[in-house]
Amino acid sequence: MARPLSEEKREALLTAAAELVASMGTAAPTVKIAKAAGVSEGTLFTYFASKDELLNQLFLAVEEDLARALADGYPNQAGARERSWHLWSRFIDWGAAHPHELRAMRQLKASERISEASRKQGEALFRPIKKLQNQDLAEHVKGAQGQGITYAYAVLNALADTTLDFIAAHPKKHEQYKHSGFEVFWNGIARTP
Amino acid sequence: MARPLSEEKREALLTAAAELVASMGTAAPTVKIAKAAGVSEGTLFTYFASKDELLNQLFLAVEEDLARALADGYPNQAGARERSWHLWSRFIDWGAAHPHELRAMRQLKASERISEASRKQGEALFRPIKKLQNQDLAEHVKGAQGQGITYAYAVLNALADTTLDFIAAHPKKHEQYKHSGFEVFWNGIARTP
Amino acid sequence: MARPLSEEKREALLTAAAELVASMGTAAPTVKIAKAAGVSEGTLFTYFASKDELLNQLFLAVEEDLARALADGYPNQAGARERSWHLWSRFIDWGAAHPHELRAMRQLKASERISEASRKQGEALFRPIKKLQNQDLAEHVKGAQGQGITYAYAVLNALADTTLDFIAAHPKKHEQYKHSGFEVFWNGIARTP
Amino acid sequence: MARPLSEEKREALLTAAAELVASMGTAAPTVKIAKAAGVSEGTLFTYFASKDELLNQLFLAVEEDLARALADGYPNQAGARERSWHLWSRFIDWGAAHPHELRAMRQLKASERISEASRKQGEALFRPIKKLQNQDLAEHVKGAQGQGITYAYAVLNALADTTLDFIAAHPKKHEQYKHSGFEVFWNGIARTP
DNA sequence: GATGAATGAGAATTCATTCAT
DNA sequence: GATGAATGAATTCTCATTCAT
Repeated sequence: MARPLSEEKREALLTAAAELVASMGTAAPTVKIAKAAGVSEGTLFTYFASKDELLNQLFLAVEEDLARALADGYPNQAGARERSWHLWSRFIDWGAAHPHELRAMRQLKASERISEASRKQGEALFRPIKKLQNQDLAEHVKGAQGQGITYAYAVLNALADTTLDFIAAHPKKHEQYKHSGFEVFWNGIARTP
Repeated sequence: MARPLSEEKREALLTAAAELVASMGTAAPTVKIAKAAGVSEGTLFTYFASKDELLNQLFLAVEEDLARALADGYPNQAGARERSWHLWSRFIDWGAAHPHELRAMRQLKASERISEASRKQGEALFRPIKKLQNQDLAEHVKGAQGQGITYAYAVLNALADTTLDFIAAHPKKHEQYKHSGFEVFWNGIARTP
Repeated sequence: MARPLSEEKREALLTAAAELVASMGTAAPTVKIAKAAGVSEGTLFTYFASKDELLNQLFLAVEEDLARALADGYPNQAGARERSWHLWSRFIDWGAAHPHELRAMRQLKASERISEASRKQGEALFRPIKKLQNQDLAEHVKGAQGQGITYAYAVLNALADTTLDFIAAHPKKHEQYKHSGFEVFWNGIARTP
Repeated sequence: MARPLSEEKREALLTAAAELVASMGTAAPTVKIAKAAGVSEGTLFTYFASKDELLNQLFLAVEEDLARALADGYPNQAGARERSWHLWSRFIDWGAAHPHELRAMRQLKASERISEASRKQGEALFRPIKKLQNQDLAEHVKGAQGQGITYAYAVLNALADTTLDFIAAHPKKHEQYKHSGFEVFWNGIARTP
């Protein structure tokens, strides 16, 4: 058997892609990505059949990583607030620790190059988490029936993004912003203001 | 000057650019933009020296339009909540009425092609509005000192974006989402939950 | 109105393509074709949307030229032999005068890149000529019923190709080979040998 | 030499190459050929130093096979017509039985990738056959002196190709076309029509 | 010897920008 | 000023060939 496909190289390519897509968007050229990963352009195409496949795999890899980070250590026994705090806290910490992945994910979500199938797969990754939160927020959130929970979840995402932007600008205030952000979320969506 | 540049064509180009950037991102080709505006490819470059200039001008034009929409009819005499509601309401209505501009703006904000200078100019457009809100929120918002107000402002933006996504998906619930979104904002940033 | 598309350049491109396809087959690179035509590679694509379109148009242009050469001066009043001689003679003279077009046509016919539609169009160009020959050969050719005529026509083509190869190798014997070839054809397909 | 090169693999590669060159021309990629032969890409290059060598060897192998088919069972004692019929008949049967080889051979002949040396070698393979036919046709063919015989031989080839195309289209008429074709040849080249 | 991953030189095509008309 | 043809650099992807395993 010849040289096996190296998981290391695959990851290097995904990491390089995250970095470049974060800054240049999906227009980041494959040569640059390959060079940044320390391989030749041709090699990129032995790991990913096309640029679109690379982008879609990157999208899924990042979403998977985030989903894992959120789920990890989830305090099942705790109360709703504490559990929501867990999700929020993990999201913020993950985003601060993976700025390229975060920004790449945003770019990819907004891009036409991510297929419907990938989006569906991505959503599926977060379904368990959403389910947990569903229970958490059932009594806390306004209009928990109908779109309420989904909206609350979108709000959490939007607030996390905003909060992460502030943390990126002032890394020293990481904890402070993390707490403020959560307060906004928790109070904002509360049934009784 | 034999024939002056036609303001009409300039606007047609910006409108076409908004539409195409909204759907294709900054990769939208200049030919398509020109054709969509009903002019020839070359003409685009007599109105804008380069594609980057077009994008930057589009960015500023849209921000200006939004800033004007927010400021228009601002109820100076009213109380803090009512004035905040005004801003929120205008933002939501503007976004729902100008979906292309809204999405183009998001794409442009996330793109490397908008220069630092343009971003600064864009911010300047919103400075008066921020100042007004500054007063409004001074007593309402948590941590009004320090970054508090700026953060609140960013939160408003993020929530508005999220709310607009939901309105885009369910246009009939426009008013309902508009109100829910504001509640989240107002309660979220309140000093005392 | 800007510079109009130049028929001259279009023809230069087709001529260059004929030359290069003759020697390299359809693998002839577009850069080479463009350079040989004295234009830049980009220009090739303003005249032909794709390489395939260029090849198909070349195919049709050559077939059209040949069809015209065959039809031109056809002696309607003459007898079958004389009329057949006319077609043969024209074919040989055309092929000897347009060696690149001849060889390009052969390459293209054998290539997958010529669409079914182009082949149909090509055949249509020769339909009038075939019809004339149909009458000519009706009494002369063996098995004039059934596939007979079509086969005779294919034989004429094959013999012409062979004859042209010999003429290419010995241009001075042009007339001699032309006459021998026709004899082979005429005697070969004769009803009574 | 630990393991000798396997003749089996070499043949599998040539067979696969014939098939793919028949359908795709010389642009057929080496990976596809290797896979079709059931070996890995690298292996192809231990059997053939380069793609060009593979193509040239394929050309020679096919010509050799055809030459052998023509020579086999040649009726030395028979008359000129019968002996010519033998060659013709063998050619047609071989071509109908080996369509890939036939079409690959045509593609290769028209390609620049077959070296002058290979073409010479190919011709040499047919020299004995040509010599036999030389005698056969000496009195039958027109202009047997000079290029006459060579031309007659080329005519035989051209007619065989044409006939094989018709047989490919109507396999049931194999015998019928085979006979018609020979008539054309024999009568066509006859000294006295 | 066999395998198939790695390489990088092309290949076709797109596109911002220039410039003849 | 308006037009759109002309340009060539940049882009994605393919493929013959090499070489580590």
